[in-house]
Amino acid sequence: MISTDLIKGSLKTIVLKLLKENGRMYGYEITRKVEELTAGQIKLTYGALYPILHKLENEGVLVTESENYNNRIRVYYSLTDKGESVVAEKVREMKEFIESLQNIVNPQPGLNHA
Amino acid sequence: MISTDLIKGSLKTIVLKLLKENGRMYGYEITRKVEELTAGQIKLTYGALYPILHKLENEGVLVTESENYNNRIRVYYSLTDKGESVVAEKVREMKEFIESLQNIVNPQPGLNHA
DNA sequence: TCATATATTTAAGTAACTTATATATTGCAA
DNA sequence: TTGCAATATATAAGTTACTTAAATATATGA
Repeated sequence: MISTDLIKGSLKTIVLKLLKENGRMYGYEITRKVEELTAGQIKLTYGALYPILHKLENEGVLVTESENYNNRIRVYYSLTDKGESVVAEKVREMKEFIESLQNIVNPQPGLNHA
Repeated sequence: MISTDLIKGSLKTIVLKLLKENGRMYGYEITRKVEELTAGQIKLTYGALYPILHKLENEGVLVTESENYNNRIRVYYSLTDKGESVVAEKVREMKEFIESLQNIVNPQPGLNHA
């Protein structure tokens, strides 16, 4: 498992990117998808996920549709137009972040920045 | 610039990895090296850096040597034996983290995990 | 009958940061 | 010679994105 400190700041971006890739999803589905994609390395707790979803809905980034499945409520979330542009920006930022981290953990010895 | 939320949890690992690569360094030097390696994307503020260094010293991960240069105090930090193994573990974790993030932002459509 | 999986919600607590402030020297430009 | 930028370290106060924990409810297989 990866320490929660490391993962913390990236949860919102992860949720948004999954919604972009998969269209509408419900909360429980999102947690399982994250585990699947990261081979169990990243786990989204419900205490983190649902507040994130509610906040993004309040901000107009997501919209919900509640449906009934097997007598259980499912709240499906999907991106608004605003959400689409928010995702694009967040993903761009994350790619820059990944690149920066790679420059740290895999420094190129030949490349002298002096 | 990358949002501070994203960067937050990785600062300690970044500091430790730089010390591993460069041997002993002083605080101010570390902040500049991070900016250089990340093309200005990641900035280590002093309010973050010095508490991190002090804490790592208290934990026996780092040791200090204070020297005088141009009438300014420089506190050089370097890894202890314990520090070396801490870095190894932290870097391993960060590589897993990067890999997980890449699986999110660059999903492989052909690869079906169902 | 009981544990596990499914499904959502929210309150309370933690800690890694940011922001701001303090202090002091060197060196360059106007 | 005045004043700003760069160099160098330190720490107190505040923020916030999380974690942990507790609550609620149904379906399903052993």
